[in-house]
Amino acid sequence: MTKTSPSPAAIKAWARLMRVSRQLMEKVEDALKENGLPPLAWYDVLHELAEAGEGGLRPFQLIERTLFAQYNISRLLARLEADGLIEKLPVADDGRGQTIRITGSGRETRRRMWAAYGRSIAELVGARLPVEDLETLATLLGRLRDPPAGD
Amino acid sequence: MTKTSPSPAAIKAWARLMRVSRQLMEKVEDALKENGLPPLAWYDVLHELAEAGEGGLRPFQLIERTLFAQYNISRLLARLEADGLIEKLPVADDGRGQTIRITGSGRETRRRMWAAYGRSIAELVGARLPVEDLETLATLLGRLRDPPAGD
DNA sequence: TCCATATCAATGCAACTGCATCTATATGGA
DNA sequence: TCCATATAGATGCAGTTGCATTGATATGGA
Repeated sequence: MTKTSPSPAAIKAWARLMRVSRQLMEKVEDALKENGLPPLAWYDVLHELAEAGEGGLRPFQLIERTLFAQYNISRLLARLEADGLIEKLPVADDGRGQTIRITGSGRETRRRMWAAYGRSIAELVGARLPVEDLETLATLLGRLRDPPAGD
Repeated sequence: MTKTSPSPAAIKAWARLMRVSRQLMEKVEDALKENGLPPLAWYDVLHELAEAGEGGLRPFQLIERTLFAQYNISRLLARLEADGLIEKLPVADDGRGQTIRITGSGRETRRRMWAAYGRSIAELVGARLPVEDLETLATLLGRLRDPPAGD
């Protein structure tokens, strides 16, 4: 028999989690907008692609690494390509697929985004909790992940 | 001089916060959909209105209590009204305004939503951390709120 | 080889969001 | 009283998301 009614502590943690994450996300989006930069979603993709290096990534790999839906990635990549931040290359051994590679312009945009994004994280998170508490927070959040294992 | 570059601990906490909150939110939305229920946003409003009781709330009060933008509340209320879950009443002493009151049908929908929503919270949050950790989590998240005071 | 099924990615359509603006009423001061 | 300004809420429009489906290639078995 599974428990179906949440404890007050669970409800409170949930409510805080929802509220704080939305609030902080909004602040970051605002900071990016103020600096004339693209939305946060672009950063996530550019970040993954930058880490992947010259080999690039397949769209389905981006879906695995980020939390975007397939159609979302498809259109996001179309926008990034239109802006010259990525390029789509055909894949030799799979005619259905493509490899996505970040361009120089893409790296530059990512860098400028990080200037605003990183500053926001420092102010909104880093400056509000000591390192020890930040680590505790990360650990506790980690236990809520799905699947509840790995890093 | 303000620090502009976030610590690794801050980055990790931030990343977890974003990822976990999105993941959990999505799971809750899925659970609601599977039960043929409206999206989470509707719950937030119905919840506030149910707590407010017969006196109802003005739209701007809903904006204060939730994190919705003005235009968002305006249209959300239109949908809720179209579904008969709320009613809009004129305000005696302010011709610009209206009072929003939840209907019986609204309370019933809220109740059915809570059955799925509460179960999700119990499974996704309550079952994954002991009460003490849930309280710690809520406290730490509370320090990230804006403004960083009050409850 | 041929076909059924699976996988990769794109897209039509309806709903929703964000932004800016608009209408209507309220309020305070000249 | 009259007007400038402020506040409450709605809305047009463009961009984005979610859902379902489609087009295209791959793969494995008969």
